[in-house]
Amino acid sequence: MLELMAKLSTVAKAALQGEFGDHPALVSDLSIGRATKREFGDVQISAAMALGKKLGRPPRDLAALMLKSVAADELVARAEVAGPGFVNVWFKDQVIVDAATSLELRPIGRGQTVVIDYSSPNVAKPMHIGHIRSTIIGEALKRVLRALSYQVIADNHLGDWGTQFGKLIVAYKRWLDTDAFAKAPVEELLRIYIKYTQEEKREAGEEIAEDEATKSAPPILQEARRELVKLQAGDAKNVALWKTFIEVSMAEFARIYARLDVSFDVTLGESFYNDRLAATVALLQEKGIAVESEGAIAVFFSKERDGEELPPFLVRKGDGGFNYGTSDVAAVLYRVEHWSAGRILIVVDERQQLHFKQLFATARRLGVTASLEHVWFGLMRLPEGVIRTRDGEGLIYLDDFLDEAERRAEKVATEHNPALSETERREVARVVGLGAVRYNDLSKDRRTMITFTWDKALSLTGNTAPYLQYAYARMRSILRKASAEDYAPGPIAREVLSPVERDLLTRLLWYPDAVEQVARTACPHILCDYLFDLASAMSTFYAEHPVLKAEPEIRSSRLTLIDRVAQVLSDGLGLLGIGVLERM
RNA sequence: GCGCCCAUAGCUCAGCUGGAUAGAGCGUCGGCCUCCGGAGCCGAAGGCCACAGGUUCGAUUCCUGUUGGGCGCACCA
Repeated sequence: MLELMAKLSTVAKAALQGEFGDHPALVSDLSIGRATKREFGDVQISAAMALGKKLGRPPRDLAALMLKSVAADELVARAEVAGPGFVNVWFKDQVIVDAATSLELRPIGRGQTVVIDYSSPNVAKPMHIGHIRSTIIGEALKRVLRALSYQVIADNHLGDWGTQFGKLIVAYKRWLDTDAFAKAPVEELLRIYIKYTQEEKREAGEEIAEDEATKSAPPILQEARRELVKLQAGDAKNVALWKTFIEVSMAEFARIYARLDVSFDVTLGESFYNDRLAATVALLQEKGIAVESEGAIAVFFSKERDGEELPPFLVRKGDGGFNYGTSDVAAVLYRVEHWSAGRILIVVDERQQLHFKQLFATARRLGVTASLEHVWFGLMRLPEGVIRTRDGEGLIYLDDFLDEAERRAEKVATEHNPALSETERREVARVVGLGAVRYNDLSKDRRTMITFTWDKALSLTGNTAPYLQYAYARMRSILRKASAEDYAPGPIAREVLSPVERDLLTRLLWYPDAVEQVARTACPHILCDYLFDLASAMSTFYAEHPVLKAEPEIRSSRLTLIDRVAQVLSDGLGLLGIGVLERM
């Protein structure tokens, strides 16, 4: 459809240029898009209204001018001027049929490298439902961009460095239960981390009670800072502990990623950039971008230079230590230099918008020209409030969540299809449960805040992944039966195309547009919407149109139609990381 | 105090770079299994698109303000 629209746009523009010559108003492309309603054709040109004033002619006159050329084009069956100046266009059936038969994604990303930074969990903390959005959105973007021939580097930017490790080392030395650690290491680390947090809070409370004025850091925090300094100085024992924390966490992450069918090309956590931090700060100072302030080193921004006023961005602390701003600058530079990334997507929740504005402004001053995008998403919260790992409140572990998703899917599968074998049922539970979880996150605009409830997150009816998977399974079922009867699919016969079938074919043609929109906007919900519409049209179709019992010519045509729709559905779901099933 | 984000049906959400009569799902009510899978299909009810201005041929969409909510604002990440 994109190619068809481009041709039409050229024809319509030529018609206007024939009348107005190279008028400045005609430099950019004409506004053309999908018809807002089916009775308005396949596509509509809405350029006349905008051009009316600039060209000094009533929009309907301009539309009439375009209509002449457009209607005469070989692709077009019919066209009309409508409303204030729309040109509604219907393509010839054969044009639609041909386009649907040769449908494929365009390799618009060829030769361009995109780095996607996503998931990025903190080491030594278990993955809970709050971590799932970045992981699932990032993975979908990776697949979509790859499908469009972009060279994609999926980078898991682990939180494996920083002050939390000082605290964790203190907690480890004081409270670790070695048996529990041997059995479930990450859970045990969380337990002692929570204990640490409580202890720090308690000591801070005492401090306030004694003397508000000379309040200083609680002793345990001072101890944690000492341990951190030792770790950063390369103290053998603390480094060994730190490595252990990473090791046990990585094993856990690997298991969950396998379960989620998520994979990365590289896992370069914050610690990877450690030995570049000093040089990065030095570079910033050298170029006069960062300056000393109150003992620390920071970047200052102004409206004139950076487009907007921002608070200062700290790249070195007063005690000489570095913070995550520093490693983020180093990461941007590394990605640009090492991979020649032209675009960097960082999938992190909305709370860090200010941080990334500062980071990107700093990178721009360093001469980075790559497109830097903070792909932010709305916070996931519980009805009771925000999820806080530190206090261990309201934590729902990802494993438990996925288990429950599978349990519910299995229950439904058993009710609806008792004929499934044990292994099939388990596979159905896995694919449907995981699909429901993914689709629930991806189908909303990523910027929408999600308040987690089990029933909403794991719904299996209506606009959900199981609905799409079900439509697919139904189509496969028909195709299997056809094959068993030796009914071969044939060319789509435009002579016998019903309006519903033509509509279905036309919807098929918008698939590449939906995928490219996701790539442009980093908003996967656009693809979800598209696929739901497609499946919905398909469901309507097979409820009303017999396939196997139709006349042979119609039957073979419909078999091909079903096959094409099933293919797009399965491909599209695959881009979202959602699987399909032959039976469910 | 400053800044970012959000406000659309009872609930959860779409609404494509401004376009014609604002759409889905859930829930509610009513139909559809002698017919390819009822996780489905068809239909009904349900809206001052938070409020007030502005921009223009046209605003749910863009701008300003107000109200209500979420979040952030140098030595945590």
